[in-house]
Amino acid sequence: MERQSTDIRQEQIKQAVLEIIYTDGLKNLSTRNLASHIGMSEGSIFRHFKTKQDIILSIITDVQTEFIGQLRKIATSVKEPGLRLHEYLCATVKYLTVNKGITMLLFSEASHNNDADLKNRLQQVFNQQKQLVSKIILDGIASGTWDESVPVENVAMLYMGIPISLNIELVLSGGEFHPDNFCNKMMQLLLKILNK
Amino acid sequence: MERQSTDIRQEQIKQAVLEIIYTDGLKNLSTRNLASHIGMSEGSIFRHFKTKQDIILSIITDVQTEFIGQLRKIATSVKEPGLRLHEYLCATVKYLTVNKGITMLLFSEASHNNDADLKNRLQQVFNQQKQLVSKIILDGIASGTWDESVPVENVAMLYMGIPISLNIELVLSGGEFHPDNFCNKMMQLLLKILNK
DNA sequence: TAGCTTTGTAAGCAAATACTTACTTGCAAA
DNA sequence: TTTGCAAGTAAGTATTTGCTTACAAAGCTA
Repeated sequence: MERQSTDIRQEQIKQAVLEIIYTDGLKNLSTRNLASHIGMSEGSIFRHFKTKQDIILSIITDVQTEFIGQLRKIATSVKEPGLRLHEYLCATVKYLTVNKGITMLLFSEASHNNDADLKNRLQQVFNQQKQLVSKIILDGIASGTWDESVPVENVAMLYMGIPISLNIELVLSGGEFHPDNFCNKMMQLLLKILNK
Repeated sequence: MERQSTDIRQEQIKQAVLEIIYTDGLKNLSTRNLASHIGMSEGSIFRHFKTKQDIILSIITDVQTEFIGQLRKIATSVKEPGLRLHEYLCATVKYLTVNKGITMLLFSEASHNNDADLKNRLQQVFNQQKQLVSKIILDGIASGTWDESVPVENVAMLYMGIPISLNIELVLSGGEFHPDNFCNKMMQLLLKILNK
């Protein structure tokens, strides 16, 4: 195989990891299978990543910077809370439908080897999302549009269930799905809770 | 080790599987580790279960008969829908907090080896729960207490997110939690959506 | 008690695993 | 052109995996 920089190879490897997880399952994510999937030798993988675990951690870091970063932008924008929540929800749904393998990777790996480091990272991803939702809701209450007696923490938890159960349906049924429609319908339900 | 009937041994083995998954993670669920955890020889395990996979499938069958069976009873009772939904939600929350390892096992295993049989079984468990919730909601609409313009399918999906995100929080934070309080708060939110 | 089935086990199997080693090749700076 | 490092690889390593085999003993039935 022709030479490439470590940067490029790392991207290829991470991409292949997600593909394998989604198509073949985590069990088939061996360094052997990973190498042959890319078309390089197994030794080469360890040239660009110290351990297999490091690949996973690097992917999670990507999720935190790219996905959570995008959500943060939306949550902290100056638009009115209703619009922000809608954008936030749709962005999440879209991300999960495009990157189907990621949630599966996160939860499976975390519960798989009971690794403290991984668990912490996953907890971060989960809590960051929840806190950003809470921020939008609190802004909506402060601006007087939403019901101030609503239990913000619980609504945030209820919200978190949406992307997760969506993801499970995607993994299980592995199929056709219309993000926009789904996102709008869910938004209506949330508004029913939030409105005065 | 003293002789025991296959029935007793099967129960012991399944129990040990759940313990190991929760404390050590799925990665450490080897037949070797499983045997030593119980205190029997590895060969003995294969005396009582044909394969390791069969143990998992047997556990899922238990979930379907015990847990789903209990939910079905609640959903099809003659009590008024509001009471049924509350009971249903609390029963789910309680089951998940008591059997912390089970959801983890289901999703991890399903996404882990991408096994069609397992995936189907898991999909069944998921859909059965959803359908029973839908039934309660439809009953409430039919009896005139709840808003008939509410999208039942979407509310059911929103509902399903509750136990799942609860479970994730339990696994991640691994800790203290008050089921009753949580269940009541969530019920209030659901009612806000369902009421006219 | 004799015969047959069930349960138990130690030892071993082939296959798969993550990772290493020893060596080759490409490329860029001096 | 030479020198040195980065990238590539085939062929290993030791360990772990799910499962089998061959045999011993326990218990039920006649």
